[in-house]
Amino acid sequence: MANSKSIEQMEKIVSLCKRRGFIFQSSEIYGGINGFWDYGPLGAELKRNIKDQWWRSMTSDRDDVVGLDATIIMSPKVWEASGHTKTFSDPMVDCLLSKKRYRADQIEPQSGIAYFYDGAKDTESGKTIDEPYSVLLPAGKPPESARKTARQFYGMRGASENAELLGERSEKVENTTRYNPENGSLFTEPRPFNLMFKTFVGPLQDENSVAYLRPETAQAIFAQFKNVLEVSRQKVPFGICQIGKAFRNEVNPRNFTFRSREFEQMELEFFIKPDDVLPEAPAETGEVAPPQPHWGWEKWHQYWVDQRLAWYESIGLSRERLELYWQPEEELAHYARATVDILYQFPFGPQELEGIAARGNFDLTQHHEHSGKSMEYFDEETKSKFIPHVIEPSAGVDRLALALICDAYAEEEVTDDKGKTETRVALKFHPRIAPIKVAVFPLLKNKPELVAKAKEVQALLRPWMNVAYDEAGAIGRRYRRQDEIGTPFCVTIDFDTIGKGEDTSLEGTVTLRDRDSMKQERVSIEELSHLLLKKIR
RNA sequence: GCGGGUGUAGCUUAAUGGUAAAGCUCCAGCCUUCCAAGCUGGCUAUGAGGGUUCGAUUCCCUUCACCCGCUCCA
Repeated sequence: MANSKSIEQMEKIVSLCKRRGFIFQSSEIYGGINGFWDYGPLGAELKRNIKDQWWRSMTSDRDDVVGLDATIIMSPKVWEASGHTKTFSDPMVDCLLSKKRYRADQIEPQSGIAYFYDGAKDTESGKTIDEPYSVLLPAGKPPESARKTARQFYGMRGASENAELLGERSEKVENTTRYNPENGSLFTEPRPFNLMFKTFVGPLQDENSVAYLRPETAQAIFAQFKNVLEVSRQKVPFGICQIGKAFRNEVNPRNFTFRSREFEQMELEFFIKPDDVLPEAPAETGEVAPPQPHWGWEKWHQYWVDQRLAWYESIGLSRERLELYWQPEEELAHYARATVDILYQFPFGPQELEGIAARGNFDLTQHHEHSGKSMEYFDEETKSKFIPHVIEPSAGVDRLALALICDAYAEEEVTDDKGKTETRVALKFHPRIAPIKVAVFPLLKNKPELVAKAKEVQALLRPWMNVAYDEAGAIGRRYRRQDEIGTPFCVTIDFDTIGKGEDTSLEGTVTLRDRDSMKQERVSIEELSHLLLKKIR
C-alpha cells in the first residue's frame, strides 16, 4: 500500500505544510503531543473556507436544512442512550507470544486441555524465570506441543531453547476466551480501551461528576431534535446540520492529520418519514431530480450520496481520486441499514472522507426511551405519528483539508528563457477554497509610484477577498511563493499601469497572472474586483 | 500497545569526546522593467531528561515525537 514513492510524496506534503504555515505539530516546542495538530495562518484560512462552503451548500442554499451549534460536553446520559459508553469501551487483549492485539469480545470460545507452568529454569546459566504461563491445546494433541510453545515464551524472556519448564500441570477447560486460537498462547488480562475522553464537571472529581468530550457531533442534533423542530417550523423531511470539534482517544493516531485525537466534523442529520407511512407515489414522470415527498429511505440515501459527491467536485477534488464504498451487510453497524463511504485516494491509500449512513430511527428511539421525552412527530399529510428515520452524511474537516492539499500538490518542470530547467511546486487549489485569492505586487519596490499604486489596488480588493501584498525580491520569486501556497491569481503593477510605459493607452491596467497556466492578461483596475469575484465564487 | 527506523537551523545535508559547517529558504539594505538573477549584512540548530567524563551533539540509560509494519479505527 505505502510504497517508497508515496511515502516520499507524503513527506514532501508534510514538509510544505509546515514550511508555509498550513499545519504544525501541536505543542511543538515541548516535543509535540501524539495525535494533535494545529493549523497555521494558511491552514486556518483553508479550513474556514471548507466549512463555509459546506455550511452554505447545506443550509444557506436550501430551505429544508437548519443549523445547530451545540456544546462539546453534554450530559453523560446522552452517551448512555446512544450506546457510546458501552461500545466505545472495548476490552483488548494481547497475545503473550505473538504480541498481537485482539478485541476480547471477538475471540471465539474454545475448549481443550490447558497446560500451566510456573516458570522456567535455564539449564546453562541457572537463571530462573518465575512468570506463570499457560497454553491451550485441543483435546488429543500431545503435551510436547504445549511445552514447545512455552519454551518459545520463556525464550523471549531470556531462557535458552532447552530450558527446564517448572511446575507443569494440566486441566480440562471449556469455552474459554483466554487463549489465542491461532497459537494456543495465553492472552494478557483484558484491558479496557475507552475511546471517549473523560473529564470532570465542577470542583469535585468523583464518579458523579464524570463527563465526556463528545466523540461525534451527531448526538447533539438528536438530543436537540424536539427544540429545533419546534422553533424552525420545519416539516419532515428536513435536516439539522452542525460543524464542530469531536474527540476520540484513538489507540494509534496515524498518517499525519488523517487520524487525530481531536478533530472537526461536519454532520447532517436528515430526518425522513418511515417507509410505512409514505404518501402514495405519483406515477413516474421521468425526471425526479428534486426531492419528492413520497421518497423512501433508499431514494433519500442515494440523493445524499449524489449531493455529497457533487459538493466534493465543486470544491475542486478530482472525481477520479474519489471512490464510493458500499459497506457490505456484515460490516454495517447494528443500527445502520446502509452505509456508503466516500473515499479519497491519499498517497497512503484510499481512505474515508465521509460516511453516508441510513440509520433508521435508532438514535431518536434511544433518546425517546432513555429521556422519557417523546421524539415522535405528527405528520399532517398522512395523519400519522412516528419517530423519524434519518440519513446521516458525516464528513471530517481535517481529512478533507488534507485531501485537498494532497490533491492540489503539483510539481512541474519549468524551463526558462535561458533553457534552465527547474521544478515548480504549486498547490492548485480551487479558487473557492484557496487561503489567499489574489496577491498584488509592484513590479519594482524602489519605485515609489509603483508601490503606491500597488497598495491602492490591494486596498481596492481587500473588502472582497483575502489579498496578499508582496514587494520583496524579484518578481519571479514572488510568483513562485504564491504558487506554493496555492494563490490562484497575481496582479502586477508595472510602468504601463501608471502611464509611464511605452504604450500610454495601457494606463490604468494591470497584468493578471493565472497560477496554473502562468499566463498573463491585461485587465483594467476598474474591472478587476468584478472579474476576480466571478472566478473565486 | 508490540516490532523496526529516524531525530543537527524553516528545508536539505556536513562534522567532531574539545569554538557545530555549508547550500537553499527567511529578514534588512542595495540593485533589478514580468517567472526562484546578483551583491552586502543578519536571525536561527544537535528533540527532552539523566548518567559516564575535566569536557558529550558524539558513548550509555530513560523519555518524547515522527515515519514504516502489525494492531486498532462502534
